[in-house]
Amino acid sequence: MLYSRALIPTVKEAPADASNASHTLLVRGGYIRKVGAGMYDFLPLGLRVLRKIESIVREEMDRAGAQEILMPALLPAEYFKETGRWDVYGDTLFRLKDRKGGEFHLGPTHEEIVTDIARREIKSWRDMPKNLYQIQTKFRDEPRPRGGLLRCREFIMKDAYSFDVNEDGARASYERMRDAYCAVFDRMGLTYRLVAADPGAIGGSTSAEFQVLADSGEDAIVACDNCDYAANVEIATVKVPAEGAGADEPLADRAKVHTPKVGSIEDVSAFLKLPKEKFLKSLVYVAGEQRGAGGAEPPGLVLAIVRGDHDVNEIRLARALGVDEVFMATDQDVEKATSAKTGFAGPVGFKGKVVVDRAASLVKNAATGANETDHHFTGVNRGRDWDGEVADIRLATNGDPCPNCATGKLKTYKGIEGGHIFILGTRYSAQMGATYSDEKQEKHPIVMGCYGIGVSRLVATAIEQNHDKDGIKWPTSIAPYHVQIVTVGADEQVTSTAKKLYDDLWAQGVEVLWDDRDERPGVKFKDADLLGLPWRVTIGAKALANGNVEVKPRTEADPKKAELVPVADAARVLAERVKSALTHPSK
RNA sequence: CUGGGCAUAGCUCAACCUGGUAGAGCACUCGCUUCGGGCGCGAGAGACGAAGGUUCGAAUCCUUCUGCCCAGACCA
Repeated sequence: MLYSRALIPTVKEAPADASNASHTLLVRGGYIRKVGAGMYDFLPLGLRVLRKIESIVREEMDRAGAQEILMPALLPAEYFKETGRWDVYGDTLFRLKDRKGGEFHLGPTHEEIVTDIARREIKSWRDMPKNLYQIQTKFRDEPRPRGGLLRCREFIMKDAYSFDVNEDGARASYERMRDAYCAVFDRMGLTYRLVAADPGAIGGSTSAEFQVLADSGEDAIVACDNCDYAANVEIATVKVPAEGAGADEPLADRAKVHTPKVGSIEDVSAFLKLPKEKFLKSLVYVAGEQRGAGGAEPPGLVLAIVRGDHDVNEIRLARALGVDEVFMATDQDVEKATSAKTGFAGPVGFKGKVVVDRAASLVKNAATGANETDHHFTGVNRGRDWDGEVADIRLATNGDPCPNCATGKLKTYKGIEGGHIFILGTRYSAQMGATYSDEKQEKHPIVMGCYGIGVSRLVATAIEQNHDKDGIKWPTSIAPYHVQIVTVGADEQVTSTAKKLYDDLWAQGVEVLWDDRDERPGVKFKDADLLGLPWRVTIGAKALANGNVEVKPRTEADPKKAELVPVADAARVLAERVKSALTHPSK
């Protein structure tokens, strides 16, 4: 492609609404443009990246024995009504009516629709296993779209669905998809962790997320530094401590301390000169469904206690309480429940349910809020001064012992969810009557699995992991082009050398963008760094005088450092490097 | 949806508080000049989100609407 003929509208300034690297660089590099909140144009370069990712996904899905289909994005309401998700999905569903008043929606995911295919077309145990996938535009009216392509209302997803006769078969399908996903993420050159996850609203028994590691990620995960244990902190298990440190410490007397205007654990810890582990962090939660004003009963307030250096795992807290969800109480509720300003809650004398984490339950002579503004207690002991239901309700954190192996410690990472795989079981098939006949003509619901990859999200994710201050550093496998030729000046020899290299490279299957614009060299170099193609070839009179061109990988940080390659070898050398990078993606 | 904020040229911003008819940089057009890291000079074209109100007069004050951003619940 000739740059002068291409639409690559690069801009110098970061867009005002961009808050992360991938968003900024995609817009600055002319890859995407915003159309509305969570809706983007893919300009030519952006589409090329998207297509590259799609074909990697397609190849690995096909290799794993899945077959591609395409279901409509516009769907009649009846299917979601059949499983109840018409109501459950709430405002996230884009709903619309046709001219006759019939109810429709845009597909956020396609379990119901594919299950409908299955119940019509899969009748016998002989018909399975099957795996169907599609790469399609999905619509979700996200509460808050953000991060450019990271969270959109319209996005491209690969969703696959497996159909098996029993749990064992479903597990085999699940594992085949897991391996295919690993291949996809490996080929994209991404650093990721496969982590145990919460199946959440999709449902099912087993699920795992492919978390691409990135500091800008919104998901917290923990991984063992010794074994392969890794999990989203939401569900990470915590090794139960046998006893708290200083168990033989004599019980101190409880004392009330005046702690003016120091509400946070950090502040009080510094004020009282006590380590954070000696604190009982006390948080007021509202248990259960609270939304929808005018509920018959006031929501129940619960005090959750964790050690001062720990955080509450809200999913575990909800499970311990036997409710679907918990919410942080509002400041007003906290003040009502504790008769103190926020920051001074504590279990001593708290009127209401108290749930205490196992680690916190072992702290002796603890410090905690006194339920009185500007006051804390010290020397607080469970059993003597207060009590509560003991449960595992804290988040796993950096340095915790691994729950899976003897010696490992957990490390925390931030990640972006790039893929999620589930064993669904019979949740959809049973509800929708997708059954098959076994050898004895007995009917059973089909056992399903579902598997998603956020294709358009991965475009942004790859950048989050591969960029510097000057621009993108594409992994070769998903770069819009492999090589950018930058011609400096336009004398006849420069141009003819570039033309020949350009043709030779394309002839060898190397995708080339030739910056043939009548621009100053500085402009071209800046744009090349911004666009982030893996190799740059500079052709200018200087090196050409000695029969050379300059080759520089985008990963080389030093702008002046380039390798001199004889003109005659350039095409071959570059073709070899591109092929090698495609076969062995580096991380 | 809850809580904050924003909306002025293609982009990034100023003028608004204290009403008097809009200014810069980048980008764009033309000319000159220059050519190895977003050169330099000159000339030009180009904008107050929408509706209503107050006023002699509104980008500026008020109301409503729309859109967008940030923090939260959600998720590929």
